[in-house]
Amino acid sequence: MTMIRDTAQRRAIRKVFLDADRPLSPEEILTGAQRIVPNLGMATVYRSVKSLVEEEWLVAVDMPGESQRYEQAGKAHHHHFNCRTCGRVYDFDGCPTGMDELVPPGFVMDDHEIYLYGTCASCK
Amino acid sequence: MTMIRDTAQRRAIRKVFLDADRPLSPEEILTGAQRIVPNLGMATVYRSVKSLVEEEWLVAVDMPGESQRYEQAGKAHHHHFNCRTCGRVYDFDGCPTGMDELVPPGFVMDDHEIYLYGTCASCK
DNA sequence: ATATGTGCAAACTCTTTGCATGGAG
DNA sequence: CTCCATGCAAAGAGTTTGCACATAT
Repeated sequence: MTMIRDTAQRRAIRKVFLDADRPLSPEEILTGAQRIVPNLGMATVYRSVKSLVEEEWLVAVDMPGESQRYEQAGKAHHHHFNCRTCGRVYDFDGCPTGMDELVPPGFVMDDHEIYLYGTCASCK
Repeated sequence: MTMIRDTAQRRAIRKVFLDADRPLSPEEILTGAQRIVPNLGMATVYRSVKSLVEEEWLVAVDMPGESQRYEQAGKAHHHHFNCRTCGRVYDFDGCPTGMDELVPPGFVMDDHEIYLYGTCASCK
């Protein structure tokens, strides 16, 4: 059985997520974790993220037109707000209504994604 | 002024879009256009798509977690349905309601994107 | 002591660009 | 007969993998 070791690099990466509490890009993870473990490399970010996803501590967040982000697993169903000014992505709860009526005839919908765009509170 | 030439390659690429009437990936464009101009290369697809976007004959469609697609410009506001079985993307008209209430306090929304997932009529 | 994790560099994939040739005007 | 467009191959950007060394257990 695979034993997962508790290393300084992984502690740093987990801390970055705990502090941010929003979906982070690989670049944001690297920058944040390097403030704790300076010579951490991008390969370690990708490998640690991969194992944290397998452990179900993180989940991947697909954003339109940008690279994949990751956030802590176990949150209630939610969607994402993208700030055009700072590029950060935030969670928000709730869904709009009336999506069933939008599905083309003969199609079957089993899921949806909502992305809102604009300006976040700290950039306003 | 830049003169745009009417070549067999660009005619083929435009025909692929006219026949499909849905957002196409670079790979789908290449495969479709090669049925008309067999030794067409991917570089030409990217360059032609770029100029068709500049001419405003195409617009880019950003999909979560996959590469950029393109569709004909000038359509009314709409969103996209992604078939999990065949991977094709289709347009649908209309929007859900109640999105304003979802915006976090202090944030300002200026746009939205909706993606529906499921099975299309031809895969059902 | 042993096997997993890390850093570096090379490999890969997708997209873009340089250059010589081809073809539209 | 001019230039723009094309095909090929090389160059970039982002992500993944191989390998030798470091380190958690």
